[in-house]
Amino acid sequence: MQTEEEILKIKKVKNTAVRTVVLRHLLSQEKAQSLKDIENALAYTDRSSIFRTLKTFEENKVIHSIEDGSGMTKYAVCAKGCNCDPKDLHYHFYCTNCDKTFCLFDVPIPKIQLPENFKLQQANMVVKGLCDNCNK
Amino acid sequence: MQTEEEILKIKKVKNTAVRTVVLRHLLSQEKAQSLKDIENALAYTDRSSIFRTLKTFEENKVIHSIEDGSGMTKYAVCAKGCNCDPKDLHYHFYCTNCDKTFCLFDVPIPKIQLPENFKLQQANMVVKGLCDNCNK
DNA sequence: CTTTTACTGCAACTCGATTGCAAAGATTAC
DNA sequence: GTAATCTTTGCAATCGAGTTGCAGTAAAAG
Ligand SMILES: [Mn+2]
Ligand SMILES: [Mn+2]
Ligand SMILES: [Zn+2]
Ligand SMILES: [Zn+2]
Repeated sequence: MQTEEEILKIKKVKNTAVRTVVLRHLLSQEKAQSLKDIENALAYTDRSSIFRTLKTFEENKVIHSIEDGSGMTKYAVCAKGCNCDPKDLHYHFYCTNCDKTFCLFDVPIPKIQLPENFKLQQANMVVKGLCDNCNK
Repeated sequence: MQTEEEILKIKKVKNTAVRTVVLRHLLSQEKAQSLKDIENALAYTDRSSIFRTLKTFEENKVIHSIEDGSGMTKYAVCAKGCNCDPKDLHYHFYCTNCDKTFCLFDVPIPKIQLPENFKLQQANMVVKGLCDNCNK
C-alpha cells in the first residue's frame, strides 16, 4: 500500500494538510465515502475545502466518484495504476440493507458491445443487492 | 406500441389527466426524461403532481429511473413485459456531448458474477461516451 | 345524495452541492 | 532577504433537485 505522499507525488498533486487527511481517510475506509462521511470523520476541516479537494483528486485521478443512487456521490481511491479510462472500469456494489458502497475490483467487466459508431468513454455501473454480511 | 390507457390498465394504475399526459410525453421521447424536462414540456401541470405521478409509475413498474450522473434522475417507460427485476436489466447510454440518456435494450448484459454470498437485486448501469450522432 | 378515499396545485422546506470572497499560506520574481 | 503573485482554505451565502404539508377538487363507495 502506498502512502498519501507517494500517491500525490505520482499523480502530481501538491500536498497540503487538508489533502493529506482527506486522502488518508479515504485510504483507511473499506467503503466508498460521501462528502458528509468525510466531513463527519474530519471534524475540524471545512466542508468546502473537502469538496474542492475531492474535485482536485478526481481531476487528477487520485480518486473516482460513484453515483450509487443514494443521493450522495461517493468517492473511492483509484487502484494503483488506474487511469480512469474504460479499461479500468469495475462494478460498484451498493448494499440495500447496510448502505455500504464498494468497488468490486475482482469482478471482471465483460466488453460492452455498443451500437454502431458509439464511443465508450466512461461508465458508472452500480449493482445493488445484499452484501455477504447482510445476506444471512 | 401500446397506448397510455392500455399500459396503465395492464399495470393496474388508475388513469387520470396528469398521468395520461405524463405517460404520453414519456412515450413520445426517444431519450429518458428528467422531472424538469417533463415540467417544461407540460407547461400547465404542477411539478409536484408530475413528481408524484413518476413515483406512482415507478412503484407500479410503468417506468424505471436512471441515475446518469447528471444530477437529475431520468425516467423511461419500461419495455413491454418488463418486471424491473434483474433479468430485465439493460445498459443506459449517456452522451457526454448532447446530454441524451437512453436505454440500450438491444445490448445484452452478461451475467454478473458477484462475490460469494452476495445477492443481486437491481442495478444502475450507465455507459458514457459519444452517441452515433455526436461521434462524427 | 352523502360519505369516504384519491388526486392535484401551491407554497414551503430539506439537503447535497457549489460559489464568492477575503484571509492565510506557499511560490516566484526581484 | 522582501515584494509581488498564485494557491489554498474557511466561512457564509446561494443554488437547485427533490420532497412534503395542507387544503381544495374530483372520483369512488355506500
Ligand atoms: Mn470504484
Ligand atoms: Mn432503461
Ligand atoms: Zn450490507
Ligand atoms: Zn450525443
